[in-house]
Amino acid sequence: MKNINIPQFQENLLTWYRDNKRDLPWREDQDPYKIWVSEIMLQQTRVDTVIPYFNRFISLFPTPEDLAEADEEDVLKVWEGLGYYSRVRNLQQAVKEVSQSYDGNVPDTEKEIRALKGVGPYTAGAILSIAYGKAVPAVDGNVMRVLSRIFTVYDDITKPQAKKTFDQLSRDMIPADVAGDYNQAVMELGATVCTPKNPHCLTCPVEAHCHARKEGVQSLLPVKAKKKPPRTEHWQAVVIIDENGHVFLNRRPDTGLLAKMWEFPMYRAEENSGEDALLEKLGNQLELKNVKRIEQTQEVRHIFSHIVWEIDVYLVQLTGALNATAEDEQVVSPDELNYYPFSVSHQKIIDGTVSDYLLSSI
DNA sequence: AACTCGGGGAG
DNA sequence: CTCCCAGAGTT
Repeated sequence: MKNINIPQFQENLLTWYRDNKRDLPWREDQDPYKIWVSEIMLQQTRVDTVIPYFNRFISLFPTPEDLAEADEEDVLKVWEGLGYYSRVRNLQQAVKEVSQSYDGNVPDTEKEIRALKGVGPYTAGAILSIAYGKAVPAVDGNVMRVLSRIFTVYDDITKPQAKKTFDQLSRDMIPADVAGDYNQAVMELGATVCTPKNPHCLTCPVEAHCHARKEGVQSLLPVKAKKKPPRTEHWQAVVIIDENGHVFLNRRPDTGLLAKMWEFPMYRAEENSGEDALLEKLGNQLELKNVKRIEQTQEVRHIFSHIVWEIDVYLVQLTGALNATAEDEQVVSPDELNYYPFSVSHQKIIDGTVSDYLLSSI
């Protein structure tokens, strides 16, 4: 580790932060619950994306008790479109724990807060420093990028081992009295000045301390291994509508991708499988009902971080009435779809097939 | 240590 | 297109 003037670095950074920090809704007070919610939402998610979700979430669930008492389905609906849905299911599990074991007060010790579901090393550090002023690191992608440049650390930041390096480095840099502002200042610098590409070194408040800048290698840092490309999966989705104009929904399993989200029935597509193969798979879903019409209405392409879904969407009209036969099934009118949480991929089906072929024809 | 888990905005 | 974001849980 190269040497810098740490007190001077802290002062330059904190002065810049206090003059330039963004006006964000979770900075209006130091409510540990609100800080917590914001940090969960901000995991792998940009500030601009989070802001409207945060405002709506806090207005609906202002306290840990409000969130603890809410229906999981309603909570998922508020999170709809934000992604990584286990974050909010873990958050609700954790606030139940806070309500029961801590009388609704977010704990302020490393051990207790790390024991809460969904609170990892970063989020624990963020809450403890921002809400409680404790001098603990909160190492996220911004912090690793900034510190890798300040100290020209060439460790691959995708490796777990590198996290320990930056955690220790960060620990050595935190001022004891203003840890929350300091941690936020490093992140704010990373988000607005020390950006991944084309960092704005000319306006950087700590340029004088930056070894990467001195050596002209800021664009080479941080070192980060490329991740492997996502695999492609082919699916057939079907919007089944019965003689009452009701459509059939499935709820996904409790674990795995998009857990507990609702969707139109999906079937893995084989090579060149079309309507005939789909009707065969639909057999036990439809039982004795007759298919009056089947028509392909849409092709949806949806990209996850590790999977690409290519979905052929079909509209199937039945003679006879559909009925839900299990808890993970529902038969609803199209306007009732608003009450169920859907992933973005199936929102595309609602916005396409349902609104174009069902709502417009009424 | 490697993999899973969403979605969108910037370049 | 590619990258990557105020990461955590599971295996």
